[in-house]
Amino acid sequence: MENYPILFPFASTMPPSSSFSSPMDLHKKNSNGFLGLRGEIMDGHRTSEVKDVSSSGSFRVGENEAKAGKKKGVKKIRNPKFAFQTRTEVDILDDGYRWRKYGQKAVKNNRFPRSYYKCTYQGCNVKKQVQRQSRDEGVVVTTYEGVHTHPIDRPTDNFEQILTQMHIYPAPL
DNA sequence: CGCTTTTGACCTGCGC
DNA sequence: GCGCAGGTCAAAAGCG
Repeated sequence: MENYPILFPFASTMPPSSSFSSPMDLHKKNSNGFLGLRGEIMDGHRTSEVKDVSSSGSFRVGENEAKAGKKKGVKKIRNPKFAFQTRTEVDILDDGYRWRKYGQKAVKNNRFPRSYYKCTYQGCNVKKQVQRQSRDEGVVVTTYEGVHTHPIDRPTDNFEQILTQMHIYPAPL
């Protein structure tokens, strides 16, 4: 698999379409804008594109349905998921939340491994994974899964601006 | 001392 | 049914 359903070379002329009923709304409720993302512009983060990825085709914009079922009920559906590319030198984008790395996997077609992070806030099951493009090491793809239901750990400011510049897609997947 | 990172193993889903 | 790829967990180590 080399096709990244979340990546797009260029946003180009993407009709904004007022159908912004995507996970964006969920994030909005956070009054923080997106997921309340925030961060420090290290060396000039440039958001390229954003794409909403609500699981595989059939999904549900519900919440964490995937319980802590370990051996029995297999998680079927995921949480609202969306990803975006960021032009940065660093892999870690400080969005203001506290993440704990819980895994790292090497991905096919990618020289760089993918890192898995989980929000450490109690009760917050938001996950995110960061992956670097082997084609463009300057591009980092961050995928968020779930919605934060708690305030940010740090003050936000400019990251929100970046989010504003991002292009959200209605999730064609 | 507590928390985060690291790394390998294990599990599940999907494709062939 | 088997193999591959992706995703998660867990134990140990390192750092602040």
